[in-house]
Amino acid sequence: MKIATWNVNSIKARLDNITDWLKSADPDIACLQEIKTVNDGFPYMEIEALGYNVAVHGQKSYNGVAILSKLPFDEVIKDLPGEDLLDDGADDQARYIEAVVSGARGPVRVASIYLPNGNPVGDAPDYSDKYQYKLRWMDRLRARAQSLLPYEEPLILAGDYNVIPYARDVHDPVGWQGDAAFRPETHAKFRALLNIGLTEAFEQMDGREHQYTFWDYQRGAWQNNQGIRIDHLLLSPQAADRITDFQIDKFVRDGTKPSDHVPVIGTFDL
DNA sequence: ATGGCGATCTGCGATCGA
Repeated sequence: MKIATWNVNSIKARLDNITDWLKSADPDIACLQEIKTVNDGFPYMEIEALGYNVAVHGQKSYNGVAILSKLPFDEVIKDLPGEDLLDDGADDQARYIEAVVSGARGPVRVASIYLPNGNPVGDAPDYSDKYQYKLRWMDRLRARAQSLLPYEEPLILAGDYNVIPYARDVHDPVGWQGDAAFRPETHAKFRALLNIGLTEAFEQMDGREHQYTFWDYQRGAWQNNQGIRIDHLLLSPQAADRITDFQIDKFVRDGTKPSDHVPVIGTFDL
């Protein structure tokens, strides 16, 4: 079972890139982030025509996440518990959607995650509202993951974490050290998430330096390979024990009108 | 030091991303 994550930076602007990639990569499940549309604006017809069921948690202009799956959804859950609930009970930022499908050996749980960027950071010790929101969101994600681990299911938390785990995951560690994606507080929250018992698929399967998943549109970042690795697959033990392959589809960044992120794919014996 | 690129909105430039 191929399970992918990709921050597409608008599903409407990227529809041709996405359908081309789905046809060639042929993932069973694709977690998308930054679809930048309300649910009604999602191109259901074009995606369903490729054989996918679609679960969408959209939002106007910003954010928005989705899960595409060739297997039918047994369950779909939107938003993390914790805060920012509106009157209708929904989060005011659409950044999390989780689904369960039935694999050959039983249930497989997958989440599509768009973790807040958090910049600008502001000044210590209070920091900006945006950075505090990021750190709180990481706490909420950890709490959700911790509540799921007792199910002992294959669990894949896939998404744009806006976290650069290590210095080897960024072209210019010194230049990025104050960034919300690379600060000590961010690293501490990311470690806390891993330390409940999750494995980062890249670290288990690859671990090389400079394997980036994002290159800025500006300053020739792609041409100069000035990237960062911020898109991750975090795995429960039951998923980590079943992963057989891991790849970053870097070639997608060379296409016409590309997203600034590229797809990350794990293959699982599930 | 410096947001230089790209998407969205109902705009006639602003805001946001990372």
